[in-house]
Amino acid sequence: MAESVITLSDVAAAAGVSLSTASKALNGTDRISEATRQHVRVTADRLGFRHNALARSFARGRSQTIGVLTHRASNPFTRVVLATVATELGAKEQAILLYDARLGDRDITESILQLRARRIDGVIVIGAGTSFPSPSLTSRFEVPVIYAFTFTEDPSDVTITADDDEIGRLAVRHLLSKGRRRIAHLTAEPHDNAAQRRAAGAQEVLAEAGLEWATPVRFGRWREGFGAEAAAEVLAEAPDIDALFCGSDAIARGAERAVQASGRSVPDDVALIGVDNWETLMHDQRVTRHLTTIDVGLEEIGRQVAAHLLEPDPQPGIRYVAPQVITAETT
Amino acid sequence: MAESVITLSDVAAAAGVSLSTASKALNGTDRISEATRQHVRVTADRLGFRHNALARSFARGRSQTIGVLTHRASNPFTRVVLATVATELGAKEQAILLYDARLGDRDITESILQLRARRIDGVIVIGAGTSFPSPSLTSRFEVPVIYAFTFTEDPSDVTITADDDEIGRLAVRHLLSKGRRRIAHLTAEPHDNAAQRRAAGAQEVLAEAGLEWATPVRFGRWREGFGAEAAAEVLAEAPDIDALFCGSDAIARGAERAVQASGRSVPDDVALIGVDNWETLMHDQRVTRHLTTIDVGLEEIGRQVAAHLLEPDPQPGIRYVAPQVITAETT
DNA sequence: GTGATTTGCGAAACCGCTTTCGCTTCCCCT
DNA sequence: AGGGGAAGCGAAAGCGGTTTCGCAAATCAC
Repeated sequence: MAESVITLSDVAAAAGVSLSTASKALNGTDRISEATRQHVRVTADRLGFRHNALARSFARGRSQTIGVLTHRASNPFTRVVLATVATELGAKEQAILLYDARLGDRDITESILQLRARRIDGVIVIGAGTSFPSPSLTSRFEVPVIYAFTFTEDPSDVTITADDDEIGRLAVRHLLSKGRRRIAHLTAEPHDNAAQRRAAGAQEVLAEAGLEWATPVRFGRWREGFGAEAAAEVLAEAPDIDALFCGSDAIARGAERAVQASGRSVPDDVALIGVDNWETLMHDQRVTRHLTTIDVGLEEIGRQVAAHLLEPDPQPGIRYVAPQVITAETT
Repeated sequence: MAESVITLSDVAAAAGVSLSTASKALNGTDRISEATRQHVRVTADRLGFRHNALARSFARGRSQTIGVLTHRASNPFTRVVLATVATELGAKEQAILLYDARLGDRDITESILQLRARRIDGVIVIGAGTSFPSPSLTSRFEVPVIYAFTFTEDPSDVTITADDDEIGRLAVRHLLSKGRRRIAHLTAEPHDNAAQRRAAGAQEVLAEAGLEWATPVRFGRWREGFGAEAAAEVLAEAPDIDALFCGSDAIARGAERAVQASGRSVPDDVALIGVDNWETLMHDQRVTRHLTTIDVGLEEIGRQVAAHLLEPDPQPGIRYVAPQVITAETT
C-alpha cells in the first residue's frame, strides 16, 4: 500500500459523495447540509487529506504569494522590515517573492511582468527609508500595492511608514522632561525629508515651550563622522549647551565622542538622544543599552503592512506608526 | 480589444501550430525543428505572451517556492541569512515561505505537512547560530533540505555554516601578527559549541607559536556585561596582558570598557578582537569602524545556501564558509 | 530499393481543485 | 391541491499548461 497522496477525489469516493460536494464541504462554500459537511470532514481527516495547494492556487487564480520590491535588501533597516513581513505573512501561509534592487531599476517593466505572470496576490514596496520618495507603481498592478518605510508622490497610494514629525517631537519632549533647556540639533542633509520632518517636529515642541535651538540646526550627513565634527563645533559655539538631539544613532555616537573629548560628561553635562534604535536592532535586546534613542517602529511597520495588505479595502493615504522613546544612559 | 491575457493556446493558434508544439518550442524540450521553434518564439514575443506560472507549477508539480524554517526570524543573525537567501532566491524566481518559530515547536509535524502540501521545491533551515545543534528534519521531506548557520547530528545532512575553528585561528594569528604574545580569551559557556570551537582553534595557533593563554580561558556568556567583568578579573590576575580575544563583539565591547577603566589604553596596552562584525551588520559599511572583529560570513552562508539548494545533488556533510578578519582601531 | 530508425508534430490525457449550472426534493404559502 | 422558491447535491466545464503516445514523413543502413 505505497499510497502516494490523497486527493479530493479519494475523499469524495470514501465519503460516498461527489467531487464537487466534497470540495464545497471542506471549503464551507455553497449550500451543503451540516450532516454531509461533517461526514466529509471526518472522512478527510481520517484519510489524512490535504489540499494540493498548487492545484488550488491554479484553480482560484491566486498564488498565495506576495511580491516584494526593495531598493537594497541588505540595508539593515530594510532587513528588519523584510524579516518582519516575511514572518507575518508566513503565519498566514503567504510566501514572498523578493525582487531586490529592481526598485531602482530604470526599466522595472520586466520585473513587473514577471510578478504578474506569477499571479501574485499583492505587492509590498520596501523603501530605503523616509529620506526620499519611491516611484509609485500602484497602477502597474491589478493587485493591491502597499508601500512600507517610504512614501510616494501619489496621495492615493497606501503607505505605512515612520512618523518623522513625531520622532522630532518625542525627542525634544524627552529632553525637556529631563530638565534640559539649551538644546542643539545635528542631522542630515536639509533636502532629506526625514531630516526635515524630524527637525520640524522638534522645533514645534521647542517653540511650544518658549525655547529655540541653542545653535542653528546643523545639517550634514547621517554618519558618525559628521556627528563628531558637528558636535565639536556646536560645543565651541555654545559651551553651555546641555543636550544634543541627534538625527540618527550614528550621529549620536560621533557626538558622544566629541562631547567626551571636550572634557564634558554624558549625560551629566550634555544629554544625548539619537534615532533608530540600532542597539536593539543589533543586539536583540540582550545587551545593556547605552544610548537613549527613538525607535522608529520598523517591526511595527512590517506587521501593519502584512496585516493591511490582505484587507479588502485599505484606506488610501499615509498611515504613520508611532515611534517610541527608548531611555538609556545618555539622558 | 480589451484583451485579457495571452495564453499558450493563443500563441499556438497565431503561430499555426498545435498547443503541444508551442509548449515544446518554448520550453526547448522534446524534438522540434529549429524553424518551428523560432517561429513560435517570435510569435510569442509578438503577442507578449508569458507563461502563467501557476498553471505551470501545477502541471509540473513544482511550486517555485522554498520553505524556510527558523528558530526566530527577528534574531539579527538570522535576519541577515534570511534576507540574503531571499535575495538570491528571488533572483532565480523562487519565492520563500517562512515558518518562523516552528523550528523550536515541539510538534512540527503540522508545519511540515503544510509545506509538503504546497509542494515546495526545497527547505532551508536557518538555525540560531552554531552554539547548539538543530533537529534533523531531512527525512521528513522528499525535497532537498539544507541547513544554514547551524548544524545537526546527522552527518548525511547538507549543512553550510560558520567555521568556528578557523575563526579562533584567525583571531590569534591576527593578534600574533600585531606582535602580541600575552593573550587571554573571554567567551561563552563551555558547553556552547561555537565557544568551544573558537577556543580550540585559537589554542591550536597559540600552541604552534609555542605560547599558551596568559590566563585560563574565561567561560561565561555572550554578553557585554560578562565581557566587562571577566576582563577586569583577567587584568587583575595578569596585569601584563597585551591582548584579549573576545568570543563575540558584545563581550569585546564590555572588555573595552574594563580595559579603559583600568587606566590602560586600547590598543596600545591591550589589543582587542571580537567576533560577529556587528558594526557592519548594523551600519552597512557606512560608518567608521572601531572594533577589530571577525566576520563569520553570514551573507556568504546565505549565498551558498541559495546556490546549493537547487543543485542536482549537493554533497552531504558540513561545508564551512571562510571567516574574515576586519581590521579596525582596536588592534 | 526495401526495411528500420529517427525526426517533427498533433491529439488527447492529465495535474487536482473550484465553480457554474441544472436537476431533484422538500417546504411553505395560499 | 397546486405552484413557487429554496435547499442539497452532482455533472461537467474550466484553470493553462506539460507530457505521453502515436502517426506520417524523412532519413538512414545495407
